[in-house]
Amino acid sequence: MTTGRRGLQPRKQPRQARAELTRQRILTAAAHVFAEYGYAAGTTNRIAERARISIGSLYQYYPNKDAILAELLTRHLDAGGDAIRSRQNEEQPDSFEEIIRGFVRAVIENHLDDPQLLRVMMEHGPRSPELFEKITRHERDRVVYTQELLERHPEVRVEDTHVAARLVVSTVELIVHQLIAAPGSIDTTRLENELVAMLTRYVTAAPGGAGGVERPRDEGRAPGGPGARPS
Amino acid sequence: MTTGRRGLQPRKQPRQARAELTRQRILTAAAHVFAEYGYAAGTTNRIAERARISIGSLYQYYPNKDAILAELLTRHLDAGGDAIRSRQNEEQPDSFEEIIRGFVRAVIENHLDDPQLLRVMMEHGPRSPELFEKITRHERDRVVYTQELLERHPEVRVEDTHVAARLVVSTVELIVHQLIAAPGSIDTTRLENELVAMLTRYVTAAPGGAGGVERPRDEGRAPGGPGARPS
DNA sequence: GTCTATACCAAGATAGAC
DNA sequence: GTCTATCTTGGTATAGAC
Repeated sequence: MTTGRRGLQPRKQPRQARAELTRQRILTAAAHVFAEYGYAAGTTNRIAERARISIGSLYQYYPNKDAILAELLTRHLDAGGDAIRSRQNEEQPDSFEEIIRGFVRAVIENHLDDPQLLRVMMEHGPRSPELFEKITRHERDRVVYTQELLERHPEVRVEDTHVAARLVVSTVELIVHQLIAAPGSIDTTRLENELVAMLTRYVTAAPGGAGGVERPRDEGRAPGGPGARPS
Repeated sequence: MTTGRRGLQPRKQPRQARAELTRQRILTAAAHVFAEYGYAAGTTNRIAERARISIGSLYQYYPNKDAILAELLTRHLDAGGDAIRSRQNEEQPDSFEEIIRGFVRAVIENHLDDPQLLRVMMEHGPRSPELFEKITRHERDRVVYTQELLERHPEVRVEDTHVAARLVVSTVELIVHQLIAAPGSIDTTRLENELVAMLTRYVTAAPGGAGGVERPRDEGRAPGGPGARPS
């Protein structure tokens, strides 16, 4: 029998699994397209083309372009959070340097997949308030976490742990973004080492030591001072 | 005589001065609009509206939207270059920390005018190859300059001055961008001090010292190691 | 030299056949 | 559930009056 099935048989239609696969295809395609063309020129048509589905099908899975970017970014943030949390649980390194290293490494690994894409996501996309909220919240969490870390650890010598935490978090995130995506890319191992060195020295050196912060504040620096220009 | 002038009199038409003023109005308006709406939503209509001229007039001064952004960015870069060069000439501070401080301060001052705008310019705009070239060149110059600085100064202890220079330049630029534009803005003096402390300690601490870089490289870290996720 | 009105185009999103 | 064809929108840029 060539057509062995009877019409009444349910035929086991892949309702969810297949759909989920298509969503994933779209996401992957979008990642490449955004990475290559940027947000504005990363059109839905291109995404659909790359995913090898029609534009109509695409809109059956996502209501609009921003939703695609949003999910992409959500996954990235979640991955980042998971990475840090898992590190935190698995190992409890003793030296502060090792903690910083774990942090830096997690961020680097989370960016290795597609650095260009990440730049687009952080830079071009987040105009929707919902997205912005998500990013802000995520960053705040990391600052809080880092600040606690700084306060808990005896080696740490900083005046204001909050400011230091913000500096550390921003530095890691931004530098990794920038230097991994850069054309003349730096070796990631080297980048990791340098970043770790910089942050560790910053945070553990006693104030007043080499390059300490304890200098007289406000020596009359006014906005628009030397070197400033109208523009 | 109410109409005292004869038709033949040249009437001293403000040919250049007035035009230059209008260009400046457009630029100022564009700065605000880009800062508020971002590049894509910063439409020429809005810019014209804000400059209180018609859209038609706007296009008599600039051929297209990108040209406006380009000039905005050019002015910023030039201002930054000038600031650093003037510092370099005016004062020759002895301690390395003071040099770094001058550098950091120049960047901060150059961003105080309109931090939001700067983010847009660096992030959204540079799709045109000409612009991109300009930015790249500018950054490369700064890296070269910084690298020479590192090599000249005896206090400096880094293995690879090129990598260190890139790290320093990127850090200053990115962190200042980010933290000055941030909502819960940090006091600029504090930011300056912390940044200076971080960079100075990084660059002057002996390798192998506190948080030194001289650890065994490559301990088998592979891409996709622990903490990585598909995404 | 400034304006209004509009052409033109690209991209997002939808309708409706299959 | 997927497609093609098309509508809609909004933004850049221009034409032509004044």
